[in-house]
Amino acid sequence: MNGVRMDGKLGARVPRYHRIAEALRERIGSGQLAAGARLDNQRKLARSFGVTLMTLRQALELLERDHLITRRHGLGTFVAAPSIDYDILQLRRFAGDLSGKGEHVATRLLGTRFATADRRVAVALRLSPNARVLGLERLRLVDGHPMSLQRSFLPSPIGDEVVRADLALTPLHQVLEFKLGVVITHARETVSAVRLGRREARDLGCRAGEPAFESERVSFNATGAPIVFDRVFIPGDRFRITRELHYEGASA
Amino acid sequence: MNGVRMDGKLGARVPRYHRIAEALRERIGSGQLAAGARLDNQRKLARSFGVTLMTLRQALELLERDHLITRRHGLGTFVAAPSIDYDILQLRRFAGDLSGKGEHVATRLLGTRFATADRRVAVALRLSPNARVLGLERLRLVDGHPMSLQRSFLPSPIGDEVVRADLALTPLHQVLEFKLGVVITHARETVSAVRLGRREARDLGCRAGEPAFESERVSFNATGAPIVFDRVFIPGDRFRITRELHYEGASA
DNA sequence: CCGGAAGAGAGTTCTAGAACACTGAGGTTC
DNA sequence: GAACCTCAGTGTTCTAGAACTCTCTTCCGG
Repeated sequence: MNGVRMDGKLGARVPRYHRIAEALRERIGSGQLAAGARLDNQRKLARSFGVTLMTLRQALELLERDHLITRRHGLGTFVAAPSIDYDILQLRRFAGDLSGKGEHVATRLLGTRFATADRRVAVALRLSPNARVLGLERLRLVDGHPMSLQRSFLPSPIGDEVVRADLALTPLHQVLEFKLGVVITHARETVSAVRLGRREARDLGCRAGEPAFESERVSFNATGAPIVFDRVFIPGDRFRITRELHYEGASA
Repeated sequence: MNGVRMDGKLGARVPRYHRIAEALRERIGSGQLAAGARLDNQRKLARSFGVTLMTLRQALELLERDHLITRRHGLGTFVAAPSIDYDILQLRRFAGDLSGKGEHVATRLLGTRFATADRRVAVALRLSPNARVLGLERLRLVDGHPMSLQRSFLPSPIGDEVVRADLALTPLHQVLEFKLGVVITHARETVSAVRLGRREARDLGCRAGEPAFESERVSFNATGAPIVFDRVFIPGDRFRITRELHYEGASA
């Protein structure tokens, strides 16, 4: 009875929070809200749409899932940078798969230490922000030349065990599997093009600002629990991604 | 608040709904809840976890996002078949690179002109150096914002036909297929990280020197003859490659 | 100059319902 | 028998807060 019947047309039957999301989507699409801009705070938005905070948050949920906005605790809600993810399943050869190409591949362990997770790491590993994680820094060398810089992060319970192993000798996945019984079954990797920072450049032996690939990978075990977060930098002049595409059914 | 680990800042602060999701995840992972089984109804579950319906639903939200459960209005909440998400990903076609993601994709033709092939183009298309090719320059817009700059080169016999079509309206592959009977069946693509040049940057509306992906693609017809050479620039802040990896046999 | 304390602003989690909407089953009517 | 009705069971949307956490800035004391 509480006047939910009052939506003009009965056929519409679209939840409020969908309509609110739609309205915001519009504002973003039209440029009225530019990329990077901060939205009004949630309470204000809720008031302006005449709904509860909870309802408004459901709308934001939808937008976040579509990567249209980013919410940052304590800071605000922002229009996301217009970047687009898409799955490339045909991708065959890639970063880690350098072996089997004849070159001699070596790994140098630069350091291990416990630290608090940064935002991306925490999210990827489903930890609370500032949770303690073990960080590993490794340099991959191909024929003696630095090829990629890899930073790995493990949740501290796992890290506690891992740090006791001799990572200079044993590959990380072997330590996980044989010492901890953790088997990585799948992973999700995201690659973007970035500018090398000073530190990364130094370790890789090139100049800061050089273009590079940055790959972020989350590895999961069979139950879907995230085990490792990897961030790899590869200077653009040292690496290429090659893939074969096949257009079977239709279209090109 | 059973904070086992963590020091100083105490980390155990995990929201109820995360813990509930975790508990359910466990029941599913352990087989206590088999695939296809129906869970208790939401109100009952909420009571059994000692939380509100809203809170319980947040937990289910998490699980649904991971494809661990399916909710069906009027029917109930079910443990999902364990392979669903992979199947869906496998079925996704490569499509027109970006379409099918909800965004509005448009193409603007910047220009067409005949020129002599540069070395890379000539090699890729198996032409003699300095052979004449048709060059097309196109800007891809996603939701009105420039996304990528694409330069395509076609051997001049094909180019002669193509240039007569209205490329501003008809996708290139359609022109090839329906006007020339040429069907692209596969392609080879190489992606590298580069710095944007001045011209590219201008067309894409960003600063020269910005890191970007450069993709070079050769497309072939069924007989293996190279038909098109594409070079695409995509600013690094606008694009990401994402892929799923599956480690069937072993190793990470 | 450094480091901690305090506070403002913003997002997050949770409560205790109430009303609504979808599905399938069983009965009723034609 | 087919079409319709009704109802129980279940998921969905929404309210009106209250309490909590996180981030950043500013200010104060050493």
